[in-house]
Amino acid sequence: MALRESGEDYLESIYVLSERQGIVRSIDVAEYLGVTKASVSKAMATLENSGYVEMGKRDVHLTERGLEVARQMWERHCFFVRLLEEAGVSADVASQEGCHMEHCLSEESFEKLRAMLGRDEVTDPTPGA
Amino acid sequence: MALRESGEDYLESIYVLSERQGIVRSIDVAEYLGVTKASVSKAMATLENSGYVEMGKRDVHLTERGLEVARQMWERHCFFVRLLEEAGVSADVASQEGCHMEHCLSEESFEKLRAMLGRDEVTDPTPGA
DNA sequence: ACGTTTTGTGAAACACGGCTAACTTTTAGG
DNA sequence: CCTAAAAGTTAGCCGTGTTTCACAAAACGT
Repeated sequence: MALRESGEDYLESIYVLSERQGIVRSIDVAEYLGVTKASVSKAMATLENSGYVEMGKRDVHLTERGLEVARQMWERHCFFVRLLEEAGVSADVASQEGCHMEHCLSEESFEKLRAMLGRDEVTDPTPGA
Repeated sequence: MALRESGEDYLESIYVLSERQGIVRSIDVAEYLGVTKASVSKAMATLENSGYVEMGKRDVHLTERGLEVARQMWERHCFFVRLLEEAGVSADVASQEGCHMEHCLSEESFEKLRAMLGRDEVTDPTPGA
């Protein structure tokens, strides 16, 4: 199955949390995304079926394939947030709205846009959201 | 009820088609958006309830309120398409992907982004998509 | 004016992604 | 240990937005 927007969000949050914490549990993802643990449970099941994550006894981690997507999403997130912030949008609004923009473009288009606009640095997920 | 992404798409397409054709029927919207006429029928019912469109015997047209949204969406559409095309994305991909980007930002953020990046001209809906 | 084709609508179903509630399993404190 | 809290799962529901299929209503050609 193709990855949907929400799936990409889950992968991205697992990536961010694993950079921050090392081990990521479902409950962490739920808190990070502001959804219930039941929703995470469902999502993880389908993401595991599609080969994007693996669920250990008490943790979730990205597969190679999932990591690739997650990093890409994070890259885009940073790009759009940075762009919006430079335009004068407040940090939290930029983060919120960037979250949606990051799903709109194909890999190819995104690279072209970034090449034109610059701003390539990726923020370290470790500190703030 | 608040307008969803799909509602905005319907309004925008009614706007574009009415600029091109004058009179817009459900079937035109269906073809333009690539959905079934049943979908349009349903969508029009809820958009009419919310005061965005009015349905005549054999046409649909935007209310004042609907027109405002539609124009705004079209403006954004043009902005993002233009941006992507300048970045080297092909016209049809740009149009496709711009269709999604146009729903991501608040009015405020969009204006800031446009102020920073320029490219304010709005394309006349009359010719191509 | 009639029948055919086009257009619009209604009902039922599905996918998706969320929720709550109830349950099970794990973890961890005393 | 053993129990209480935390974490995870399962089942069932809801809203949104599609679809298909059957049908109704208009429009149109001859």
